[in-house]
Amino acid sequence: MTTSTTSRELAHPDLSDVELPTVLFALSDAARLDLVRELAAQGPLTVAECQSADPTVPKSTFSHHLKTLREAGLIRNEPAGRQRTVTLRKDELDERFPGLLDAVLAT
Amino acid sequence: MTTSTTSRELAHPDLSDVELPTVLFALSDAARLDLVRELAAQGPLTVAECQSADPTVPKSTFSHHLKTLREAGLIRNEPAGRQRTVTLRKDELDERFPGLLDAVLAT
DNA sequence: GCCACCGTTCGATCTGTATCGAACAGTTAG
DNA sequence: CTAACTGTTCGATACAGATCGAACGGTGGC
Repeated sequence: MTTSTTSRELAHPDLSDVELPTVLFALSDAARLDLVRELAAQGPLTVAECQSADPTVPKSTFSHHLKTLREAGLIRNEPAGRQRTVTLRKDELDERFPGLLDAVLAT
Repeated sequence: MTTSTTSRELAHPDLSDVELPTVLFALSDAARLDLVRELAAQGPLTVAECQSADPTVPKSTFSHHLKTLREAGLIRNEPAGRQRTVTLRKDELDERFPGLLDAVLAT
């Protein structure tokens, strides 16, 4: 049973290392912006739940968007059994970029 | 003297027609973001004055960035004699995207 | 152990954007 | 009118990102 499950942990940048243009670029895509809005409204979701918003987009495309958002420090993507949980890093973002997320979500 | 000087007026979108992703994309480039910051701090500038911030970048490249910002509704670019005046559309932006510009400039 | 399930990664293609030199157009000076 | 000046537009090249199918890898049910 090897407790070192080497679970599929993905890399999440420290927000102090994330530059503003990177964040803005990640949010400059309609699909990604919609996802961030949904996460802000619905709280943590599994990847499948996120994707159910627009079932027409292929999994690989969706996964690519998740990667972009994750590498920009916007979301956390963590293993949860057979699935994965996606979380908006709201508190950290508010500290690093005060008012930005609220302004984006308000529109 | 033909008062109809047909001066080189460029097209400026109405901000109600500008989508948030378009604005975020325009701001997601370091060179453009720097320019917006400078306009916010220094007020209206001529193109030459804007460009003096980084004289190494060719005029055509700089003009391309101006076009991107203009088409995203972020700046106004108007003829001023032999030169051109560049202005940040701050008030209009604040109305269309409340808090966004301030949050971006604050970082 | 085996198989179905969930999601990422890989590889290929396609589109879009950045970049820069050169050409062009309007404006003012002389 | 001509020449110098300011800045945009054009055209070519190069690179980055979007998209999707297929392959891969861990996990849980049976």
